[in-house]
Amino acid sequence: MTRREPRTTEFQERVYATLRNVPKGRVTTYGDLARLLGTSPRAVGQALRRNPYAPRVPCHRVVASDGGIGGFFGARTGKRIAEKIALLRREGVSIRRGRLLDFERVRQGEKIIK
DNA sequence: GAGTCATTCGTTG
DNA sequence: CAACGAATGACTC
Repeated sequence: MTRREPRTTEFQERVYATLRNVPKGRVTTYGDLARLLGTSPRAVGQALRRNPYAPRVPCHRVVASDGGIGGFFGARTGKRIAEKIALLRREGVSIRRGRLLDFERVRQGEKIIK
């Protein structure tokens, strides 16, 4: 209840814009986004974590640089990751044990921007 | 394979 | 204004 305004910062806007450039069935990593945005992967995660555009920003399309599902809300507290995996799987991404099998195959890289 | 350090953004006190 | 936390990444042992 302390939050009333999403306060979308320019930085976040950039992250969402980049993520928005990631087509369905494809994923990207925090590191790549960070590099594209010229910041650190942590900052990207922070921006995604806030995600004022919940379903509009496919945070589930963002995974760790090692091909892991990475974090995701409640990744360490709950097991909501299952939904993320289910979604990615539905897009054509194979996931096994919380890890992307075709990670390199669906990975976008650093040419998405814009 | 596991553990630790480094970097940046956001939020709250 | 200052301090802590966090969806990571990379290096080293």
